Amino acid sequence: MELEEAKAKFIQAWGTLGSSWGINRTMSQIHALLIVSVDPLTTEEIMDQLKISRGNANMNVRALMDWGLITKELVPGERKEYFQAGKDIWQVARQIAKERKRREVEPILEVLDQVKEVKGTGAEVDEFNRMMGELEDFTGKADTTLDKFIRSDENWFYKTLLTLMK
Amino acid sequence: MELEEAKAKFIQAWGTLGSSWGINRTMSQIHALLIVSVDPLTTEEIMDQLKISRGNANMNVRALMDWGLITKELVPGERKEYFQAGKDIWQVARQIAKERKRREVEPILEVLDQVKEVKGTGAEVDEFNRMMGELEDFTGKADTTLDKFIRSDENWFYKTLLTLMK
DNA sequence: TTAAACTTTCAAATATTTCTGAAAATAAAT
DNA sequence: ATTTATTTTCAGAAATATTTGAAAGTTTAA
Repeated sequence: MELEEAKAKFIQAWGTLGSSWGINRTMSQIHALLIVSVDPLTTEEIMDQLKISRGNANMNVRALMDWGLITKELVPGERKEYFQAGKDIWQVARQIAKERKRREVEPILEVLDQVKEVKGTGAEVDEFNRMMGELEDFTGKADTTLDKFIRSDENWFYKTLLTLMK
Repeated sequence: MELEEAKAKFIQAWGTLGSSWGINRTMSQIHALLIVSVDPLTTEEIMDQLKISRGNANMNVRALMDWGLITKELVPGERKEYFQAGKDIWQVARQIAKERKRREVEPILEVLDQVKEVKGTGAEVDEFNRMMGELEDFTGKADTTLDKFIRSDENWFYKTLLTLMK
């Protein structure tokens, strides 16, 4: 397979994966494009390569910066802004875990906390409280594990995986 | 908080969580509704409680059955179908992990396999191959870990978490 | 200054996803 | 066989999400 074909295939697949995880397609594609680019790219180059408008490129590049997945590189003597993706895949995974935890796990923990201990008696109430308790327990454990992963270095995680897989 | 208010809050929160993970809101809400219902519900009851149409209810109940998250219960002497959610939260998590692995992790592994070993030389090609290699390594590890989790019993996972959290 | 290069914004257009409701299909009872 | 109960389907409607592109904003250079 030729390089250009392989790149296109990867960008396309990454975009699809992103959208099935609630991340918009273009954002994932820009990320993929920057991951496979040796040098940083300008907004113009991103627009050209992905055939998208300036507004779209700008908006998604900013979203990627918010997620901490790409950085703005200032090339001396150049006015244009260049963008570069973090290339360490473990760091990328940790960064994504961090953002999703903050945006999604934490809100559900808050709700579970709020609905805990419903007034009244009866099977319905008992069942509800038991279920919410289990869910909070589970979600809390997931949260703690994510924290550990987010703080970990690659080596720690690798060792842990070896343990898990033994 | 009253039971009905708490249920509504949970159903709403679960729906929102679902949609940020690429699962449609109604599907998540039906799942939540069945999780907090002591007894199985009919399509009619689901429609009433969530204020949704028959078509919508039917389609999402089937999707939940495809995911293995709810089952059809046949009540003797009744013609209507009743639906019930699995109440063991670890089992629910394992089932979701299983489906998402099949639908999302496996396709990306296939693509990574396809784009591996691009022809040609130069920094671009080397960088691309290195990056795809890292990604495949990472994704493969995630895949293996998911497998382990899917096959695990609650007790195994609980013990592992304790180890991770020590 | 003024002009040129570049970035950001946002209202409207487009695309995608989800939902409705009535009709068709199926299954059970009479 | 006919009626009644229930489920499924699916075309069109509605709701959401994404994208465009042109205008406004900003920064740097001359």
